[in-house]
Amino acid sequence: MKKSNSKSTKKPEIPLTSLIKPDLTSPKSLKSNSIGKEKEENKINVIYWHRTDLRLKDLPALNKLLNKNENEIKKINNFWPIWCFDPNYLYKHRVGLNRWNFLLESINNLSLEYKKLNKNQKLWVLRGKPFLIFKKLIKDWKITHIVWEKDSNAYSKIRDEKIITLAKELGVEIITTPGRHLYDPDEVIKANKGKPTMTLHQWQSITSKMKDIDKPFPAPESIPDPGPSDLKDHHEENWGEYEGIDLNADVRTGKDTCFDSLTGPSDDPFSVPTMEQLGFPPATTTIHGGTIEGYRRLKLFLSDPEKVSTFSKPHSAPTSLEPSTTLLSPYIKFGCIGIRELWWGCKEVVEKWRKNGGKGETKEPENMFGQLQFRDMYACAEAAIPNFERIRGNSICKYIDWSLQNQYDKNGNEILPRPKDEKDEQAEKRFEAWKKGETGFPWIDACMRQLKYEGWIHHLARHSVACFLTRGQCYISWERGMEVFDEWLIDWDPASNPGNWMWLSASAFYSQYFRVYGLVSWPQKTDKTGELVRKYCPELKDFPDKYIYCPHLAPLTIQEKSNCIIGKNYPFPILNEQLEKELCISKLKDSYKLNFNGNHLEVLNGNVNKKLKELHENNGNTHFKKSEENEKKRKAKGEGALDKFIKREKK
DNA sequence: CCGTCGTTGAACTT
DNA sequence: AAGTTCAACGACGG
Repeated sequence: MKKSNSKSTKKPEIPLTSLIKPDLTSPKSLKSNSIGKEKEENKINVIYWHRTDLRLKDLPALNKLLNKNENEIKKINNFWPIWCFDPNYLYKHRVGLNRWNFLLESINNLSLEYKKLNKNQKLWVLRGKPFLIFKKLIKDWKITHIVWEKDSNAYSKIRDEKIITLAKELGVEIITTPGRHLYDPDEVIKANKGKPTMTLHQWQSITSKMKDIDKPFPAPESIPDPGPSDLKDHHEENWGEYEGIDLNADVRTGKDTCFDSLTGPSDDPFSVPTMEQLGFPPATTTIHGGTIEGYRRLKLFLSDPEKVSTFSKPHSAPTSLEPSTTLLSPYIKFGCIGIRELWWGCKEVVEKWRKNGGKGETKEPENMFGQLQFRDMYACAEAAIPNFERIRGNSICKYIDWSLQNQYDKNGNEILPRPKDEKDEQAEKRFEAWKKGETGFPWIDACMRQLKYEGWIHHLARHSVACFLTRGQCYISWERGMEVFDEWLIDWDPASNPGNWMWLSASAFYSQYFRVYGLVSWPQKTDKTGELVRKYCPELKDFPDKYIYCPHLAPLTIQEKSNCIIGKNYPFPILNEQLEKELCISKLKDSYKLNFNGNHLEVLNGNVNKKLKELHENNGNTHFKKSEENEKKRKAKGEGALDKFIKREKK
């Protein structure tokens, strides 16, 4: 900190025109309205708050600041790019080791990128609640402008609104620009009369009337110096009151223990913490963060015109050891790469491919563009719908009487952490087995173990495990699965994750609940040898291909030969796939018939389960009997999964 | 009200 | 390998 202070006194005053190449697509600059006090007004102290954009290229918010400055103010006096570890956020989301690691690598990398442009610069890392931090920084660093990329996520909106109010009170200007998505979700919702976009087609028809997606914004060529950056640590300090709240009380009293200081270690203030400093063991993932790595992967993808042009998500293999997709999602999630660079990069490549007579070009929705549009569609749904990440109070989420749903007190407040459901011991057991990767279904177990180990699984593998947990077999609330993905996925996204869980559980977006992924037949479509299972469930690695997805059907002699006894070295399946599937479908049918969404009065009252139980009893008993009869018939005929596989093999 | 369509199923037929 | 049927929902456009 001392170093940068002494250097900042000899600050070269960089004209802003040299900071960035002119960009014709960017908004016109505002006119000056402060001619009288020009000299004073012309000097501005700026914080750029990085949240969803850990890169230096294609930053619309930075571009807006610099363009605006060109005419209005001329010079940035001091400039601090910051990152803020927000304990509220970290408590809300149980961020797992691999995502932590990816984040730390990404902010580290961004800090180095700043240093490359200005050796006095870095990413200034702070630890604490953003509102409190800004209250302090605005005063101590004499901040006049705060810049950030707009975030329409529910939590971010509340957090940012508080800071916008504070800034208004203190006369600080906030410059915020959308940039995280192809289109600003709030604008799309406005164009859709306040309603969420519930189908891709709907999203497309609305955005087709809006102006085209921005071209990528250029990177700055240089970065101004920071100012004197001394900040007293906040342990014992009283930060005063705001709205009657003692601002620093949580830290002083030790209630807020997420980070023990505002600026980090005293010998290296504002530094990026290491996993070790945070008390974490090393991450297990082989996927590494950073804008350099992100652009390397983007370039690699774009260098293969055939792959880009014929990309088809539904036909990519979830079973392969090497990812069959781009693996760009974590870099998009953390903003290590710009979404406009990916979009226009692909457009350019596909156009060239088409001109050169390339064959087999794919179209939306399964192609690359469709995938990015789906991401936007979920963001637009999330931004428009309160309680998007839960069932209760969610207006688009079909109510289904899942086991292990969120629990609420009499006032409708969620009880956290969720108490174990003693009455539903079977569901708790199924959930634990699913999470641990010990269901006895190798395909599910391999996916769940890969998810925990790598922080990433193929999109279709996510479908498979999500379908199994919810509408397929286990009949467990998607809220539970969503939480596990929140903890383990590196590329976790606040809109896509709940959105996809609702999709896969047929709670919203998708309704064909009778289409259930087979636990044996489905992975066999893309890999009969089970290489993913052999890697992540090594106890099964010696089984012949025939039994790799259904080892419990192997005769004991083969189990012995394969050095793995089912029920001893690997679990026997926790449930009967076909029977549970039929039960689930019949129950889903009842819920669809009732047709209550999460915001229905009977759901809020807690009366809905009684109603559904009645339906299950009236219709369900016959369904149940039917299912059991079917099961008996299957057994009599010997139509297990293995028999089907053998039949197919003979062909 | 009806017909069509919907990113990614499974089993069967040709 | 590609097409059909199964059983059947909701959004959307007419």
